[in-house]
Amino acid sequence: MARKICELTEAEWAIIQAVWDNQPCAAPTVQEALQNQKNWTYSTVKTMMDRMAAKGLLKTERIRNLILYRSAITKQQAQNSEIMRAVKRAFNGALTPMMQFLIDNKNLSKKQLSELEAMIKRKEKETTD
Amino acid sequence: MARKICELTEAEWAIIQAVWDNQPCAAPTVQEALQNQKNWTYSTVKTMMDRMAAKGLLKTERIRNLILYRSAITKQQAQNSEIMRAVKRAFNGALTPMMQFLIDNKNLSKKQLSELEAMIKRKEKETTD
DNA sequence: AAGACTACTTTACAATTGTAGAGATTGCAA
DNA sequence: TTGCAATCTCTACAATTGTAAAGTAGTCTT
Repeated sequence: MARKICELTEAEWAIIQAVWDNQPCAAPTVQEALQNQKNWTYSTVKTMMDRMAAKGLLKTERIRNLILYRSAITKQQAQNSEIMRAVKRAFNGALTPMMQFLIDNKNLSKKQLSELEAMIKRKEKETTD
Repeated sequence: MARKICELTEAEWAIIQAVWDNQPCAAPTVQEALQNQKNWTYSTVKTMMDRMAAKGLLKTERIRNLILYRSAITKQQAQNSEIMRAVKRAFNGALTPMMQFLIDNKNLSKKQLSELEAMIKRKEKETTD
């Protein structure tokens, strides 16, 4: 898993999610896809997409006068970066304390807790170290 | 627990941590405390602290010609906001999928996993719902 | 009382982010 | 072939963020 790091802004998250859902896609498609969440004009969306392409977050391919965009990063990569950023800033980079915080403070229901327990057990089996 | 939301930037995190560790404290103290991590001049630190005070992240008290700062938010609040922001952006606001991601992808060691398991068990006991 | 320290205030500037208008281009329909 | 519709390009502008220099003021020392 290539660990390309990317810090997406709020707006970039919205855009890239629409791209993941529609790729390859043109800017107007993305704008329409976001119409209910965000009230962005075509110009706004297009400007952001081009900036994201310049940053290497999106890839472009030109077909005649149409530009198709695809994400240059996977959702997993983006999710991972987002988590790592939080853990780095707020928990000094340590995962376990963050998870402890989640368990202790987020009022998880009994059901959620037992689901987590199951996930951990499953993971424990396949972990060698 | 009052859920004041706050989005701290990278730089703000550094500052507020130093404030938590030293409060009430003056700007020069914070600058010195950060000297090894960040190479910020007094001006830089002071500017940021004043902006943070303007935003309500820090509180100030003037004693003669000295200004003392304290954090206006607890570490818990800040940590919570940071997590919520990540979960909102990257996991559509759902905690469990985020925790699943952590368990599945972050290569936790057997030791870490069993610690988590223990935490969950403890929590399960005190959870009624 | 003058100089040295210390801390504060004011001002600035470049990069990034959010937001978008206005004009140019291209391809299709009549 | 002419105009409309779709899409793109260029330009802009305000707010926020990171960074700091320069100047001011109060205090302590001698």
